[in-house]
Amino acid sequence: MDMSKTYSPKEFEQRIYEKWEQKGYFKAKPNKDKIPFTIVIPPPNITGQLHMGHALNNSIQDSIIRFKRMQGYEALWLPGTDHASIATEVKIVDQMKEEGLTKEEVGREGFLERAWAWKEKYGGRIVEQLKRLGSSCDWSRLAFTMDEKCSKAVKEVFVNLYNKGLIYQGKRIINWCHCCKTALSDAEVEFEEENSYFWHFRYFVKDCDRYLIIATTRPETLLGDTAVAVNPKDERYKDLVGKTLILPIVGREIPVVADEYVDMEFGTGAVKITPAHDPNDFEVGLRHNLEVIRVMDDGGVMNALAGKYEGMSRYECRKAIVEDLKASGNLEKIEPHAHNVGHCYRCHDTVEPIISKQWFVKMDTLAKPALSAVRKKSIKFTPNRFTKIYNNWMENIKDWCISRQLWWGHRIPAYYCDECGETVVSKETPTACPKCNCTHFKQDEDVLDTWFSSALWPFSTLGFPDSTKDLKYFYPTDVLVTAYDIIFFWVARMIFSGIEHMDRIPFKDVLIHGIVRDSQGRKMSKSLGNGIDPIEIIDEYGADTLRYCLLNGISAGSDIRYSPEKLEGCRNFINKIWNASRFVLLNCEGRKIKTDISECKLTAPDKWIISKLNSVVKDVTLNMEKYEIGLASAVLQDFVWSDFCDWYIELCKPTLYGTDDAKKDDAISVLCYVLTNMLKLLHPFIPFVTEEIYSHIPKTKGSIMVSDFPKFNSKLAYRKERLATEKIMDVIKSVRAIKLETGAAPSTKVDMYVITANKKLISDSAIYFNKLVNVNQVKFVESKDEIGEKVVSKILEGIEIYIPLGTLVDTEKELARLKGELEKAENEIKRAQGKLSNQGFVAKAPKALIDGEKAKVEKFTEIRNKILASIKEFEN
RNA sequence: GGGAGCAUAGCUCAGUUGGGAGAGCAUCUGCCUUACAAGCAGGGGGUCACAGGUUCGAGCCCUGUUGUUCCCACCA
Repeated sequence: MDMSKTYSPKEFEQRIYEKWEQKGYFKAKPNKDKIPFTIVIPPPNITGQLHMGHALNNSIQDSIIRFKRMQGYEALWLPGTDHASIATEVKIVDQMKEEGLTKEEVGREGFLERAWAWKEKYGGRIVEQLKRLGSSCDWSRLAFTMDEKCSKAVKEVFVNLYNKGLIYQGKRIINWCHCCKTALSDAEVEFEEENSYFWHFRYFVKDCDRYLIIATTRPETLLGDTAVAVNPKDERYKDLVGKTLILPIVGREIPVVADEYVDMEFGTGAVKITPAHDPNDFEVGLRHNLEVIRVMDDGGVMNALAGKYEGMSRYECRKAIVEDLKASGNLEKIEPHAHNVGHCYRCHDTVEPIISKQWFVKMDTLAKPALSAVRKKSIKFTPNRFTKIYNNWMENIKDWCISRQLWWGHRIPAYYCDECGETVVSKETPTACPKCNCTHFKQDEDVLDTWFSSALWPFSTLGFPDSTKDLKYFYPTDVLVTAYDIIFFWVARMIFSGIEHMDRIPFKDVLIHGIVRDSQGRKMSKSLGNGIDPIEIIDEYGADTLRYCLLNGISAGSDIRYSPEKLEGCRNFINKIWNASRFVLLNCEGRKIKTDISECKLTAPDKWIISKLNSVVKDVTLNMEKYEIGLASAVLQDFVWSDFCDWYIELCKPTLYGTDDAKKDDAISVLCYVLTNMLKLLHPFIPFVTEEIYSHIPKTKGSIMVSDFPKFNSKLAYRKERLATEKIMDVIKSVRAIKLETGAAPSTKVDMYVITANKKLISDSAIYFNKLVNVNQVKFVESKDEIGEKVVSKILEGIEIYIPLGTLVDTEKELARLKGELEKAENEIKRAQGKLSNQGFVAKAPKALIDGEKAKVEKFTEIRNKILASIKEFEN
């Protein structure tokens, strides 16, 4: 026994992880004798370091993969990192800013060099951090969304989709981030309510004094107006439809058009139409064949078409326009107005809808099978409510803008002929133009949305487009574990991509978890400064404590709160396991330990704990298979702490501290058996400490992480012994209660008089009463009269306990106590009789339930009568 | 505008085929009992948000109300 006296994870966590890695336990390879179980990691961004969200996400995945590995699956957890195109680029630009450099100054190549250097530096950091957490990933397969494998897959997919007509280039309204100078997909825009103004302007009718009042939240777009729209049913404006207006300041003539899109109730019912700067206006423009005038450049600066405002920022221009309109008398009024404004999800700058030529994925044909896969339950969301969220998104999906005006990412495999400008989409640089035979091409400058490559993750990492052994064996993967915030970005796109390119769903289950909040329920964020660094927690408390803290009691889809108190509670639990194990191991010394407990002579408590353990095996297994990790760990914790530590170990002590060597050998053998199995059950949650303890248990071989997960055995019910042991426990509790209630010290030695028909049960257990609650002697009597002393009593079903406590017995107090007990018993009888006198209940309730109620009446009637007798006696 | 979640002990939360309300923390009482005071033995504390309904029986199912959090849409 060389376990240290206190639980100090620092002493073994790193050593154990290294051993696991060295032994190759994390590695998985196609094995036809085993069933595969695959998880692909949600690749963390190379920009980041481990935060609580990662810690939760990966603790869950690790607990599942370890469980499956022990169950005998060929378990692959495939790790990797994401290049995170825009997020990384933003960071690198910031970094360069500190050096006084811009992207343009370093140039594309110089920039990419920096980006790769960043990847080398920080991509590795997060991997190391995942290892600290205990993640049992197959690191030999570590992937990166921009490595050769993934790049090959990206090109393959792009070309295929293009050839099928599912990728196209077009001039559309997209979301433009002026700060990042790139297009964004709809999913990448976050809306937030902002207090702003509703500016009301007058647009005069040509050659006339009449004017229309329009209301806008973006005055600067006035410069790009090419119409004013009203609702065709709007009586106020009916006569103006078809008339011409003079656009203020600019002086351009624009028509009044009628369009259903206009809401008569909102604003003034007249809408300025700026097709180049608003998605709805763009649609209106198409319907009415309006000119598209874009007045802003890519950096949010007004362009030449903005006339005298050229060179102003959009906000300067806004101010100037309002001033000018005011000066010319065209400003009707300014109203405060709160409205939602889109922001870039990476730099949080205001996003503008703007017309731009971009690449798009056509979504309708891809969405259909992705919807039906979920509808047919080939893919199941846990919890199920996320199905609806997914469906809703997929049903209303618009084409996906995939081109980004960035440098860090997969460059779009489209080439333009130098001569004729023909577009050629191909995996390699084309050799000759199909139209003019020219041999010079320029590749498209843009890169792909970072989510384009992550969408392929479940198969690109396994070898796609090649038909590799890995791909055949491990695909489709089994469960995808992720937080709800990337269902649209990632999960949905993997689903349609997997179906389209692999012709098979990418995973069967999607396990959604929540986010980790602080103790006040707030989101952890940099700006609030309330983030907790998981690595610091691991340093102080160990990875097991952190993992357990994140896993215990969680339920799918729900957020969890992190609090230091909770963490301490978890540390205490692991400490408890540590100490209980030390107890067992200390008592192993010099003993003959039988690994096959069927060779042992089992006591009733032995059978009780074995049967309890067996039930726990069932519960843990069932819950883990349903991904109910929080329930599985809660069941286990209750077993470990209450059943094993508080009861079973205590019940073993009399034997272990006794003199019968054979009994001691058997007792310690059962303890080792239960401990070993318990550790195996705990291993998926707290891998380090279970491995460490396991290595100290005599006769265990190898590593717990590759041992067999315990299996439920229906033969181990031991119903009789289970009930008997619980009876013994009830007696022990009764004696404790008597001492506490009478104020007798727990150490007071007492005699215990018992009236019971089951003398054997009590006499066989005398040693437990003696050692656990200081009962000197158990004396059987037939009637209370035989005792002849003042006693305190507890009446159990079939057992009456009387304890003489001499002067400690306070008549008044005892009487009050007895009356309290009497009331309880009577209430029970009343309740049961009430049910039984209910016609409906007797007629319709299941028989077992009715019998149960009848038994209750009998039991409590007996108890009541005994208590009544005691009361009577005291009153005399 | 549409949708979803949550509302259970002082706090944080469990509680699915509907059959007598649970845990941890906190609190109070008693214990340094030879694994563990990061502990042990006990106690108190809940009209399960509110109002109806279904049922012999509802924390659980249905309807509505209130409060709260979130997601989607983006009415200029």
